[in-house]
Amino acid sequence: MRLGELSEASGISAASIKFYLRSGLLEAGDAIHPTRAAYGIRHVRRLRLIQGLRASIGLGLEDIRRIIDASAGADASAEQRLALLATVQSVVLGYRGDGVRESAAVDDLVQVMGWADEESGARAAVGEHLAVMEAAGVVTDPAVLASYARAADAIAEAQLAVTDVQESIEEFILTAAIGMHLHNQLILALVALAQASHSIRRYGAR
Amino acid sequence: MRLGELSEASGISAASIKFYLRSGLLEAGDAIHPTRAAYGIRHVRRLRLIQGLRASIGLGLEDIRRIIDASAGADASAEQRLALLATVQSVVLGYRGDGVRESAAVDDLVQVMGWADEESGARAAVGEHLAVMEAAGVVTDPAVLASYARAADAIAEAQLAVTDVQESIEEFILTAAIGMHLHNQLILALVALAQASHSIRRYGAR
DNA sequence: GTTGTTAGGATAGTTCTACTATCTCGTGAT
DNA sequence: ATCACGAGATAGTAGAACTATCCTAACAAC
Repeated sequence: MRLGELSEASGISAASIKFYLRSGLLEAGDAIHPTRAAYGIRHVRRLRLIQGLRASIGLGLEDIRRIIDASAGADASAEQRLALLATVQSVVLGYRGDGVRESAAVDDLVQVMGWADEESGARAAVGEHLAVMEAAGVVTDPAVLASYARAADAIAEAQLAVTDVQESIEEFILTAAIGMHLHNQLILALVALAQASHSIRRYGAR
Repeated sequence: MRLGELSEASGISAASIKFYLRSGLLEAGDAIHPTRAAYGIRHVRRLRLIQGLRASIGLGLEDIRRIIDASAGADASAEQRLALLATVQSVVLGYRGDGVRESAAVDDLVQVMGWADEESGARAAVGEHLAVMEAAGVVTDPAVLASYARAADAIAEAQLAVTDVQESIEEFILTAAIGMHLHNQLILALVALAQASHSIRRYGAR
């Protein structure tokens, strides 16, 4: 496959493909000779991944690069894919893993939910987030937190189910990232709906 | 207060304030004479709102303008503020209110949750979102959906509690928008944590 | 009353992101 | 022989959100 054909196969303009090549998001094709290179199915898959992460989730190229870099050494094993999933999550959620903060609220939550009691980036993120919310004066009573946790548990389970499906690593990432994003958006829509209902309950018709 | 003082009071550069004035995000001060204008506390509040929506939530100026426009005619009454809250929500969640789709799943959900059975933008959004997820091949079984709904209900309740606090309309918007955003981020962080736990449970230490 | 620093208003320039277009050169196919 | 096409490099574009510059008027100090 030459660049023009790759462009047709992926639906991405040749100019953009060149741009991705320059940016290092797409590896160069096998150079047949100085002015000709051959591209394969992995290039098409990579382009679909880039395009999907951009169009469906709105990730920037820097974030996409982070995910691609993490996927570089991963094989099809469950452990590797889960590690990759963690990376995807941290990118989609925008964590940059700065400070680790202890939190009694998080400890309680982990206990109550029966989650594995282990130090992780996610745990630090939750603790940090609660601190930010407290600082911002946003109330989070334990009952609400528990409710969130149950929803989160359900989402996590749904995500892990997807993990078992055997696909190319690119399809795996895309499925996981889009699933994550859609679940998130769904929750937000439900909150809006719940809020509309509560408003009507409280104050009659809007 | 003159422009320079407004800049100092708000911590926003005079050049940016001028930009906001040109953009129509900030109303002009009272013109004392051709080359001098006076600004008041409402200008400071408006700037804080703009800055807060941008810095804390990452909203674009167009979105901020939508919220500000909606707040223009609102008084301090509960009904007005709830309507305003709905606008803030639609902007933060990125709804543009296109097509209304009927959905049996949403009807069931509303029934089960005991939510007010009324047509709303949010209800259409949920239905539409479920359709998108189905189209994308993302699984959403009823149990997961119910779990989300309970979490959403809790969030909605927490948000409404904030509604009762009497503040300036700008502070009200900022509190609501930031609260909304933080609750959302919190859920995402919890999902990450839950997923990490499930991974550990399933595959041992990472 | 003159001079000089500053406010206000308008216009143009900058930075960042993600491309897109152009230009050149070397081939390979006709 | 020629001619279009691929590869590489460089420059241009568009939108968003500022930022800098310029000009004029006027208040403030001397």
